[in-house]
Amino acid sequence: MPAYWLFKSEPDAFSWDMLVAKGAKGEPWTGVRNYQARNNMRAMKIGDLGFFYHSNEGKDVVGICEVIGLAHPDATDGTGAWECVDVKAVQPFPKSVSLADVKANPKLAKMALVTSMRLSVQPVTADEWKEVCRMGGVKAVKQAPTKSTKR
DNA sequence: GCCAACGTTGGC
DNA sequence: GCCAACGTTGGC
Repeated sequence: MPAYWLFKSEPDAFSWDMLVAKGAKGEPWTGVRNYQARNNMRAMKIGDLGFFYHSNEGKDVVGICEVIGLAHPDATDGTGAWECVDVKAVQPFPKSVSLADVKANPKLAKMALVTSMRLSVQPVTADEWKEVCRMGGVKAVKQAPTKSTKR
């Protein structure tokens, strides 16, 4: 079973549409300069799924992406101390789920999006994942087949 | 644009 | 190793 995450980005810097435009080859999730966020990325495995959240503008979960490359040095960081994973877009939310929607749902009161607002890469529990998917009208995630987990 | 929250830095 | 100062993030 894949783990679940949430990736935050300002649409001005890197939007969902930009990730979609990258297609199957995806894009390195660069620019993270926070230890907790880096540790989360280090814990990711190929095939893990993540929400794509637009901060600042929109403030909503707009799509689902998939980890396609394990943590590796961030090319945008000269020191070599920071890392990034590679992600690709999987599918958009039929209906985006806003921060207000998340806050209004008691089931999501413990979500990192609410409790650790400023963390840019966050873990999401299976229950939270299901609930946000339900709110966004996501039926089933058509995940790319992964050799390791499939029988 | 403002400001609260929070992470990081640096003096001691 | 503590803690005040500072910078950044991100909601409003």
